[in-house]
Amino acid sequence: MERQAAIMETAAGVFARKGYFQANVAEICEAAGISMGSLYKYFENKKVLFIDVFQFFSERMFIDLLNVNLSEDDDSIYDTVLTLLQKVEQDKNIEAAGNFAAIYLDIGSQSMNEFATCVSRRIEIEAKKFWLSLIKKGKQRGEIHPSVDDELAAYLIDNNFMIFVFTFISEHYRQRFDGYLGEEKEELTVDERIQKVMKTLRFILRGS
Amino acid sequence: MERQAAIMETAAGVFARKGYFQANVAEICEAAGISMGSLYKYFENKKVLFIDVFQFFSERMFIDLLNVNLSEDDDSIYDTVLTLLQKVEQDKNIEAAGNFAAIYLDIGSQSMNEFATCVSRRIEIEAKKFWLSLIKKGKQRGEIHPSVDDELAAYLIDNNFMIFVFTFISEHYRQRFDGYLGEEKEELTVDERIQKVMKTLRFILRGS
Amino acid sequence: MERQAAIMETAAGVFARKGYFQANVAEICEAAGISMGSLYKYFENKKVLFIDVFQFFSERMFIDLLNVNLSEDDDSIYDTVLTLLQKVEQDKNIEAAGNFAAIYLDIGSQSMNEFATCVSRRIEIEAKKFWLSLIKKGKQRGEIHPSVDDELAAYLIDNNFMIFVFTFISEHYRQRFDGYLGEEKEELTVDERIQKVMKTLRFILRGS
Amino acid sequence: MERQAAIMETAAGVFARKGYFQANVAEICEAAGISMGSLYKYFENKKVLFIDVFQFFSERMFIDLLNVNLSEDDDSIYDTVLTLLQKVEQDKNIEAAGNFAAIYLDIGSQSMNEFATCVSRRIEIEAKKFWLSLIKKGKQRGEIHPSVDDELAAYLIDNNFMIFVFTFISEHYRQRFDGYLGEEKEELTVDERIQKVMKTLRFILRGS
DNA sequence: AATGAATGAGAGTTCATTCAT
DNA sequence: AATGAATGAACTCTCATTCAT
Repeated sequence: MERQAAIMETAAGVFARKGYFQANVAEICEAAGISMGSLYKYFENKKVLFIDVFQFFSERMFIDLLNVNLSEDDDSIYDTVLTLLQKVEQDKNIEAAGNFAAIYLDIGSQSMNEFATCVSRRIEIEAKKFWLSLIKKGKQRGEIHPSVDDELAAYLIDNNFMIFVFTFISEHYRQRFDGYLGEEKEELTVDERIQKVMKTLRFILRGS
Repeated sequence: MERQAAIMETAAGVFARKGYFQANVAEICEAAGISMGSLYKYFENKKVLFIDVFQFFSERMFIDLLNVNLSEDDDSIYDTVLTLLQKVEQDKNIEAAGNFAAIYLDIGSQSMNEFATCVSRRIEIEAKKFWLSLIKKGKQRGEIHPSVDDELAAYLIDNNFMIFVFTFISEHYRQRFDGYLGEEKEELTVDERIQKVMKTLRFILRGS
Repeated sequence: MERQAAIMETAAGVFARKGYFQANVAEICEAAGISMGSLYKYFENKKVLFIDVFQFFSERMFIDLLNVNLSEDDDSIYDTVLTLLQKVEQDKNIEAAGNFAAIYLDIGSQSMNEFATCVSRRIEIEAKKFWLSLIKKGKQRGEIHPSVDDELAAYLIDNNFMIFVFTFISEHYRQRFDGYLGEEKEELTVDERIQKVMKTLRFILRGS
Repeated sequence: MERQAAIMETAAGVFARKGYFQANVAEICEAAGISMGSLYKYFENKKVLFIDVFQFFSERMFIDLLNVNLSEDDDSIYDTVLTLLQKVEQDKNIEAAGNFAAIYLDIGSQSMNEFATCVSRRIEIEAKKFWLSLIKKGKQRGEIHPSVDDELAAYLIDNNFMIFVFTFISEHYRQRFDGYLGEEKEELTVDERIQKVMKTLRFILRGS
């Protein structure tokens, strides 16, 4: 079991760096310090390995989200989001998180459609739940305007959060973000990007 | 010249359906009704073909945007956006547009980072210009609240527009969209999605 | 290890027969009774295979030279050379030797210049050492005129020896040899050619 | 007719630089400023082109040799050879000569055996005649020891001359020459190599 | 006569998967 | 259980030759 997890950890790194089709089974095996035969003992084939990796990290990301939620109960919801944004960069889980984000991004492309159906949407469901509970809290505290539709807000927060995450992974998303919000600067710093995301969310949610 | 364009048209379809790495030069040639040797007369290699396809369609999409802008000067900006959203589905250029969108989506993944730098950002620059002019018009007409930051608004419109486009292409984006905004329904119709996007934009841009 | 050597042995034959550029990886694999994939497990690419083959046979040829040197210590140096010349034809290693000679010849052409720098010159250094030791012995025994410059003699012996070797491989060198030394005959026998080489060396080394 | 010659001139350069198998018909056409169709009007195929090029230059080289012979009648034969050696470097025909030498060298490899039979040996016959006439003159003048066998001498002169020529073309021959005769130097200059060849010939021919 | 776009077989190389050890 | 050498089809790209214009 432990070995299976270790392989998935390693595989996640390779899938994240190279993408599913460019990732190379031999490379995963070498990085994981196992033989090809072994890999195929644990995972039926490359596709199954990929799906398992995705599910495995979905689980972990979900746990991370809950931890933030519970432990920082006294903060304003904007502080919670800020903490999450900063975590994306600073957290010691950054590698796992970054890998997962890259894989998550990859799944979005059309060539990965066949995976979309295999992969459980639990991550999305939990994320939605998380944002909704945050919005509820925000409304109770008067940090979000009462007229704001909860689901729409959750959707917009998630969009902005994920696009921020993607700037760490994808040159394309980085250029697009800075192009729209960079105010003529060549390239924003991570802190500047975080400020932009916060400003965007405050604007959307009519925070005080 | 004409043949080069025809090849790019065909190649766009294959790249869109399969993604860059899964797309297969032989298949492109067969679909285009040419020999392998011919393809390499027109395009140095697969990578160059891909970049050329992207540039070629960037140009076309940009022209389409301008046409909408000019011809529908009397509409409210929300009607203009609605028209654009409907165009995404109904336009007789739907195949080309869909292909381009799929390719654009693909470029976002980390494994395509090397392309991000090769590919001109003209499409993004023009899109931004277009949204900004729309926002200006909207503000003049009182359709957008004056406190709304122009660039931020442009960014949010573009995000929502692109994500809508991606629902046509990517199972992942479709599920995510419906999951957030689908109100417990299994799957939204395209018209319902359009309504959701319009509602989102109105919410964002009206201000309080 | 053993398989690697077997592949090199086979590859040497193909390279020798066809030359580097005409030699075909698939053919080498078939001749060696392995799959294409296997070949690339052992050798990075065609070029590396070629260089490895060259180095491998350089080593062997060098060992052969030393064996002759040591085991035939009592002969006149002319007998030693004669033995070597006869060995070129009769030795049971003739195939390997012939292959190596053909490859060595191929390396001389301009289109192979990029290999000249990759390939270790050990074979030449050792050959030179060998001829020099032979010349020293010859001088001690009075078989070579004392006025003869050692390095020049080594160079001339090597030239004549190699050109003789090339007559087995190259139609061009055969015609050229017989054209110059064949005394109007259509074609010399191998023995006649050996006599010619020996006569040449005796002429060169005796001095006046 | 003139165009045919111009094509051959250009083709010679390409064949010389790349070798027969690496030379590329399209490149030859481009360099010659003609279309592929034209080339195949003048020459049946690549092989025929190569053979024609070889024959054409054989002719020219032969004429060059005769010119030297006739025009420098008063010199010692060693001066004649020295002039020839210097010509190899200095002559304004150097490009043509260099190209021919490279092609001549290429024909020596086993992979070109099929050409050896197609190609007329006239160049060799004429070269032999030339060297023999030079030797005859040398003997008459007492510049060559009377005991020297004419044909053997011609053969040795030709060998040494050709190997000198090859040092201009082939990295392999250059390294081999310098390795034997370079006296520990890293690399000889052309003049030093010429001195070495002259010393070698004087030694062989017992010149005064 | 001259063109050069088109051909298509064949080149070198890769890699997910298997299976004898 | 674990190995990793072996597979071979599939990949991208090349190029001598042809032929409609």
